Amino acid sequence: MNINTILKAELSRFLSSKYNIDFHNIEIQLTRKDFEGDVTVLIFPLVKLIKKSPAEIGNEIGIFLVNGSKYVESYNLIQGFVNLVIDSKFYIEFLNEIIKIDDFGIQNPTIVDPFYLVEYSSPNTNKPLHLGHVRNILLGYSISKILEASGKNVNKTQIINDRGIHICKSIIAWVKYGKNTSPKDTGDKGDLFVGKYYVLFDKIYKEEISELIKNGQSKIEAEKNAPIFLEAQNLLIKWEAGDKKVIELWRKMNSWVYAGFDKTYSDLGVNFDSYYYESKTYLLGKEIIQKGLDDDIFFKKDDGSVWIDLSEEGLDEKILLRSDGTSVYMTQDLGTAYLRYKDYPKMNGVIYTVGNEQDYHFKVLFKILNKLGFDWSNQLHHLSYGMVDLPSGKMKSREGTVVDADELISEMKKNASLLLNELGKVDEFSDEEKNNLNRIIGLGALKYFILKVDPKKRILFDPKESIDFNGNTGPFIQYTYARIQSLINKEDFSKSLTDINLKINNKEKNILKLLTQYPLAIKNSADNLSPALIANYTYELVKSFNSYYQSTSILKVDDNHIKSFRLSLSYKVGLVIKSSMLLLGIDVPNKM
RNA sequence: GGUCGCGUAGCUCAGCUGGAUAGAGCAUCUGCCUUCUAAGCAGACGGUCACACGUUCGAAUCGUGUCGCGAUCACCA
Repeated sequence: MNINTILKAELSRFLSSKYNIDFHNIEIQLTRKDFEGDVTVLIFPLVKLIKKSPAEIGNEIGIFLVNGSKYVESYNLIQGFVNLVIDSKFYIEFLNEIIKIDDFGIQNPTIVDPFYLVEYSSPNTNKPLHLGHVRNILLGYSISKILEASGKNVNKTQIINDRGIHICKSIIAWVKYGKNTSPKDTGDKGDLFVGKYYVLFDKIYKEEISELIKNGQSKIEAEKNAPIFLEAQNLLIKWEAGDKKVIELWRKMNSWVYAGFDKTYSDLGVNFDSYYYESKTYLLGKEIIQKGLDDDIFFKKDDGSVWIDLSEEGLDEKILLRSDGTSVYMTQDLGTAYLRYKDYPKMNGVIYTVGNEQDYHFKVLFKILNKLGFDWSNQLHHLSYGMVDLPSGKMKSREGTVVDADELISEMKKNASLLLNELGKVDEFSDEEKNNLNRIIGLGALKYFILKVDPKKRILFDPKESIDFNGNTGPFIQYTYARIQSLINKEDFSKSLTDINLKINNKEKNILKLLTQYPLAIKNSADNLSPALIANYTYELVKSFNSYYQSTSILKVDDNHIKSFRLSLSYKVGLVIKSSMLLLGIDVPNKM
């Protein structure tokens, strides 16, 4: 039930009966705060169709609606805008309707609904996750939830980059300097443990290079000839040849890393439904390359490398297979996409959550699949997001300016804990309750901070200034939710229907207006693949409720009808807050 | 240089498919805790929506160009 839809239908009928015009795109929007009214009909588009002045048309519409529509109480005309005052009745009916629906606004997908694969995280297995991954993970997870809430089936997946020279570097450093130790011995998290050896590799590599340069080699020669680098390369060759010992070693180190990742994912409150491993898919693309060659879509250069010419599309020539026949990044991605459609033939789309530095890559990837004639190629979406920058610029692992995900999470919990103690909110909490609340608040602040901004924009993150807990933040929303819960717990609240003739004040009406928009907010968020939309919607709702909370006594009213209405309204706002925060992957506390 | 993205208040960001006098938070200032949780509320201050031209009844929003920032254009992933 949506007032815009109702009014649109009535106005269409008006236009066709009075003017014999078939027009359905009448624009109706919320009235600006400074004017009297709730919704506004725009006249301008009609001026051309009906040859009358905006004022004349406006009055006709206004009079028609006041007389003919059940919910329009009065109207006023300002320039080309007909502002309509909507009767409280409408909003109370609306509340009475949604009070019965626990998951109002959420469309639960069924078997026949569309099916999407959402890929996110997709890390390398040689070092721990950092802030950049955190943005990726939060975005991907949230989008999955939002798509589900808009009636789609979702499979959350990732492609794990578990093979290649990078992991060999960690392995070789461990073999040389850390053999017989494991994360268990050192107490390190597995990914951190392996990451340390990656850093160690780099250190030794650099030392060896400068040593060689001292002995008269050029920099380029030295980079190729450094002993530890040769060892890593050798390891990769053995790996590709399937050397049992190497494979076993590789498995062991990767399993440490996975255990570490799993801990971080669980700390972040995210999960996956399926996994793809590059080690299993990296050879797959070659079949596709052959098909492209057979169909003359690709071409072979004299040295044996395979290319595609996309210059007609305004792109470049792109390599698809090296001259030695080994696969490149693009080869793998072609293979993976193909494999996924083989695994899920009825899929309606894939969403790749990958940073915008790879915009070009995905453009090319989709184009190639299209040229190859896969009809699903137009169902692929690159959910591109901006980098997370530090005040000093880009995060660089070599310069040690990377913000580690685990450190960040524990930092956020610590800050939450400090603040909660300071405010005296947790004096009567048990330790377990305290820890839980620290986690909810700390992570809420972090997640909301990242998700509230448009994915395609860059984020500036200053580690020195911790993320805010006041204003437009996760904790503010969580705080409001906790207040509502305490209201409801104080009274013996039951979901009763409100008397339709009850008069409601403007703040109550505002809140109800916002509630009517909730399903639309979810839809917009899903259509635009942007959690920011739902985040901003939630903030609006919370602000509006807080203002109400502060100015109106919700519990201290003599009239039981009014009290029950106010409680119902608060209760429903609480549910919507909780449900939309869940779409962002943010938990909400019952008390704080 | 080519391509793509971004540019809104001192800072961080909203502004949906063009609509009325441009919206929040932070920061600064003024009020409000003896009454449902002050992480709050009410208010003040703060803008040439990078710039120019165009499209039209109307442009922060659409188009073109310019400037600034970023990304990308590898037999790396």
